[in-house]
Amino acid sequence: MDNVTIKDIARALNLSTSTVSRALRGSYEINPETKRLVMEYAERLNYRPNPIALSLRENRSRAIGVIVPQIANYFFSQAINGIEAIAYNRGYHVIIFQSHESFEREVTNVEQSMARKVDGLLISLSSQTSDVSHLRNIQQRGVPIVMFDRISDEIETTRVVADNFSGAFVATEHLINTGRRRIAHITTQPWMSITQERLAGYKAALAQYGVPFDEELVRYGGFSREEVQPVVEDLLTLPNPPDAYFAAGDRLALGCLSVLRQRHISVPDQASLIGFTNLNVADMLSPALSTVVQPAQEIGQTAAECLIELIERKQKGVEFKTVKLPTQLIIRESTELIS
Amino acid sequence: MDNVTIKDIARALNLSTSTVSRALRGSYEINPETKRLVMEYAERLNYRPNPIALSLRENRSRAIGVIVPQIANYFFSQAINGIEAIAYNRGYHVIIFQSHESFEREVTNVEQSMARKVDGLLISLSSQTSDVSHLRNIQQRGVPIVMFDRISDEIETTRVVADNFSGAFVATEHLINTGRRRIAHITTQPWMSITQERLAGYKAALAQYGVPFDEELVRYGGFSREEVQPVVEDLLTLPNPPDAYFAAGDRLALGCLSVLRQRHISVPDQASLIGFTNLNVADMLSPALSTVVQPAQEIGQTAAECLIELIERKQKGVEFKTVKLPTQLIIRESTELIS
DNA sequence: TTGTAGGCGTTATCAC
DNA sequence: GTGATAACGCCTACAA
Repeated sequence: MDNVTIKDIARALNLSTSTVSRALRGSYEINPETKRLVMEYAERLNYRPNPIALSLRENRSRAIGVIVPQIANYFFSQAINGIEAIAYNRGYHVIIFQSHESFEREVTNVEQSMARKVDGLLISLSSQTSDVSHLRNIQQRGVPIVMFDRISDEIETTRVVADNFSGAFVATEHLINTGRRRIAHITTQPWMSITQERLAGYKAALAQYGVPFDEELVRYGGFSREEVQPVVEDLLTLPNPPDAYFAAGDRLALGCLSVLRQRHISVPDQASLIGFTNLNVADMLSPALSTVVQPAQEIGQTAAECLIELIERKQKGVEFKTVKLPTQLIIRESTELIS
Repeated sequence: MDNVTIKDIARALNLSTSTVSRALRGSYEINPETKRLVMEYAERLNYRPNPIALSLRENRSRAIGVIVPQIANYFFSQAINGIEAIAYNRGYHVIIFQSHESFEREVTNVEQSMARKVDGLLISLSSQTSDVSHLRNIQQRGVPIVMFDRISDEIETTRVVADNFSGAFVATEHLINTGRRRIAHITTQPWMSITQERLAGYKAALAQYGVPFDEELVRYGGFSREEVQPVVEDLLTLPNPPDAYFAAGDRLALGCLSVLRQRHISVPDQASLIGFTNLNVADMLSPALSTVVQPAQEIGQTAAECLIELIERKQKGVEFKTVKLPTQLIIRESTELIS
């Protein structure tokens, strides 16, 4: 019924498989009449070359591995959306792995993707990853890697990120310009690239406007709202508590907002709040939270483009680059989540 | 460096590839000493069987295709999360396709997944799909299909869904029990399975409690908040406007809430609102919106389990089933999104 | 212009 | 207990 092969066509048309193969690929050295015959027959039988046979022969899978901490996360699912769009246009398929924020799982994922013989790897590091020898390893074996969002500079690859520095700078600048001086920064694990870049932007803005940097206003931690609660509460007990909060993530921002409301601190009248959000705020919370929006989908697209570029030019010498995509600061006047 | 094959091992150990193959697979008819030798050497060289060669030989890809309307949607990304978990445990990888709510894209996706020779297909129909001949087609070619969430009964397969009827019934029942009588139902396209099941639950609850059904209170439409706005506004102009809203989706619920707030209609004091939400409410909006929560991840897991079951028992006769997973009604007292 | 043969990595079958 | 061979589907030197 299905599963037509070149052999079937050859047999039916009394040709050799090589002739059929060549005809199908439009080789010039073939009789136009034969070519037509083959093409028509193939069309009629709905012939599709077997990608697995091709993979075996060409020693490539036309698949790219994607390792993310979590699929069920708005930033990453949007990024994957972008990756999928590019990959399928270029004839690659996308194999998804989740590290679940665990270093061990990430290492396993890398191994699995190698076992699957992916042509290249897109990865956003787990929050527990600081050692990247598992990546260096496969890179040495000739597998191209592109890191996105959560990157490492301990390995030379193409990197695609949001412009975290500028995003943090602009957000902090806005807070300062609206009169805030005690700006808390609630952020992620200190060893993560995104943490460092955002902290740098935050510090740079403070410095530029002559606002003193206070170590106590910077808090590192996990993602969940539960973990944020005590942090914010502790900040509120400071002799000189914050008059603004800059949260390095959507869940951090929501957790922060939650505590402030519990304490009847009105936002943004008594304290400002800006989130560095992975959330599609326009869709979910747009009229509410002031945010620095990351171009999740574009990051995915760009990363996929870069990776495919690397895959297809593997021989011709590679130059790695770091792409920074702009973020967007959106300031909301309202304190309501839905206005 | 890498890409060790059976041949390499055979050559190094002065054995034939067949012996190595057998040793590796732990065949009984092999000299224990030889076996040990091979195993050790393979271990040392970090030998991994080439899955592509295996696929070619066994005529299976150990991949399952997953077609969803959108990855960047909380319900589907959670479902994929569940699918991934099961699939990788069972040694399958997951190839993702998006239909973008387009029938044509969906048909293309099905074709692509066939060309990729997936061993089975998991699909949630696009909102534009009513004809399912593309699925019947591949099913006849022996490819197992499991439909989840958005299903069709025009084709005989295993189906995995939330118990939409009960969810809608319980939600409507709650609204009635709290004194509501004019309960609007804002829902999705009328031909979709989820729409019909939820409508049925809604009607059943009305009937059971003797509340008259009013056709005018049921509104079908698109997903976006922009599309909801005019619908709710129109409902408000009715001579006898709703005192409760039951929205068949997270974005529908948020859009609805948004309009009500604009009109200064307090929720739930002046009007109740329950959403049939795909959103992980516990994570994002939990203290806020009353919802019927769908077990997205479980749906994905169950669907994947059923599919793999079908794949691996393909020969031994199949019996299709429909799995309904329970939903959970969560009632929030507060009108605030974040309390 | 077309056909033959060999190989990609693996395993099953049949010899020895 | 081990080895040679063929086959999965495709492509491409090389031959004719």
